[in-house]
Amino acid sequence: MTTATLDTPLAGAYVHPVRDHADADEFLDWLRCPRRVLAVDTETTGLNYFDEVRLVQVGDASDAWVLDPSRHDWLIEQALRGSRRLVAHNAPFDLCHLARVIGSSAAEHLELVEDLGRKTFDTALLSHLLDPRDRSQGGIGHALKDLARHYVDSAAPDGQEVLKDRFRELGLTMSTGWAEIDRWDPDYVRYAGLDAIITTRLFDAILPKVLARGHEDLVEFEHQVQRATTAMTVRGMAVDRHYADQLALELDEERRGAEAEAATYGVDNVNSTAQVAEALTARGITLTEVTPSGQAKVDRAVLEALDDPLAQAVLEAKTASKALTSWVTPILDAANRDGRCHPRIRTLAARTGRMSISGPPLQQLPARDHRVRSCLIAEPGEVLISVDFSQVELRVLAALSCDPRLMGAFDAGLDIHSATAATIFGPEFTAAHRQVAKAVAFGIVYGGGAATLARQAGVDRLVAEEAILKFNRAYPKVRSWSKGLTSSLAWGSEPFLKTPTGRRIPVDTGTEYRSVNYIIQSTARDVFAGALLQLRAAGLDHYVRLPVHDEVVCSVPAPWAEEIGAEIALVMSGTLGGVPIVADFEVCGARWGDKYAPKD
DNA sequence: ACTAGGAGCGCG
DNA sequence: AAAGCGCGCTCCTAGT
Repeated sequence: MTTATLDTPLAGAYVHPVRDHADADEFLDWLRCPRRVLAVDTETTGLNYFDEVRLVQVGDASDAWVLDPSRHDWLIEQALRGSRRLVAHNAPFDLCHLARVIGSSAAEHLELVEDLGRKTFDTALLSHLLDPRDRSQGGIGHALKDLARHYVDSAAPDGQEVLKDRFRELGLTMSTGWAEIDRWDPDYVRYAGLDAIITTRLFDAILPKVLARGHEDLVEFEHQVQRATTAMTVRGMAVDRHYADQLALELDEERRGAEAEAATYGVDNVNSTAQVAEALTARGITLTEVTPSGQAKVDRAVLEALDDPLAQAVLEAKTASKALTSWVTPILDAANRDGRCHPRIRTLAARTGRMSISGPPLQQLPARDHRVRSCLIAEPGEVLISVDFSQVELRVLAALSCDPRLMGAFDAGLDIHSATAATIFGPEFTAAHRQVAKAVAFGIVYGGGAATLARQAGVDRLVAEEAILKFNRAYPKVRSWSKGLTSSLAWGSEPFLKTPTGRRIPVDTGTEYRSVNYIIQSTARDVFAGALLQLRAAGLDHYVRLPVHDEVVCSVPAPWAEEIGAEIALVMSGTLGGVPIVADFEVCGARWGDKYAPKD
């Protein structure tokens, strides 16, 4: 007697729960049929690394089999190891969880994500190559449902919606439902299985599109990059929990003190901008800046400029609570199982292809206050080092624009901002001149104007205009190249850029000026991603703990820190379009924050 | 109870 | 002529 197959709202899609021996036999028969790819998906109690796997689904375009990992881990292992090709949507999540279903030690988990990863396609990567924008940016989005509706079937069911209703029926919520719903609830199983079927159909629909666009090399490249970062997730980064606990107490004290101070001025919630604005106004302060929606602006810059005790207290309270709620507490939560953070690393997150890290957001820890970074530590007997590209975006600008003077400066190994200052202001330039030169370069890279430059560099508007003019004269091809770039956008219904690696970046109409930044940022990202693969090829990737846009954070044996740092920097270095790309390393110490700590 | 958008803030 | 770019996350507020 086999368990009944479940019908689905999707035509020709059938879901088979695997509950008894007969089901398992049927599944094994099905598994023996040849198919190009096997789709895999998991249902878990939550989105965190150590959350429990409740169901594992494998399927093709018409059938999905839903398995209980606590009972049929051997079947799951057989299906995964026996398949030539796998496909998953956001594969790192599923592979990490599947590795923990099948493997029993951290070393085995690593080996499993490597072995399975080598034969896995990720539809989220393919989708990003076709259109990198998420829904809020006017794109299709990258959720399985969004993609299925766009590329497969406009009537594709929304499992999340159905399950939300089902949870409610059962007295559960979206936060408790995933962990508490009965494993064999028919709706839960039906939509779990359906996701594997939809993933297969999505893959079948978009791989040909990606290849037709000539992205074959990028497909391979991105999957390799993803494998490199998934290994980083599995290895994780060690946390000093005792130190972090202490820091949490310290920050909480700071927050409470500053909040009490703010309360004496009538502000009982420092996070309410409306309340802060009102209290400041009551003190006779006129707030001049406004937000896009017209409210009074009370951000850090505004408050600092006020030099007012209330503003001071609000700043202190917000800084402390931000550190606590955004970083220290999340780091402690993430590390509560094995003392390590295993963050999610999205290798293609931004429109430009830049990576993002979440859970916790380790790319965004404060650099000025070393205390938060100090929660993260090297392996026993090791030190953390950081190896970063020097001025990589400006080097990319030089390579893309082919400006002879800019290229020449990098080729000669000059300090680029000093070189620019010398050209603009003459050989007698001052430190302030260098600052202006640096700000102009940033303005070019970000597509800013004179007004922003004036504000950022703290100079007069006329001075800013003059500096930009002189920069353009110094590096004439930078200007001609950017003009050509923005005016030559592929026009059609959707204007887009093509980067040197062939990446396609949509540019919103009306914001064409962003093209320069997009292509520079995206190219720099690809240089960085390429460096990660170089490290892997050189057998140095096992040291790497995190990618941070233009820098890798590595844990290396303390006695060899200098040697390994130099080796990693060398492997990351190279050239782009004739411009040297240079990486430098710095030894932080046992704690990441040691690099930022005041020395005495 | 849950969602969406704005504001703010940390990083590169 | 003018336009600073890209993220993740938390808190607040208003709306359903």
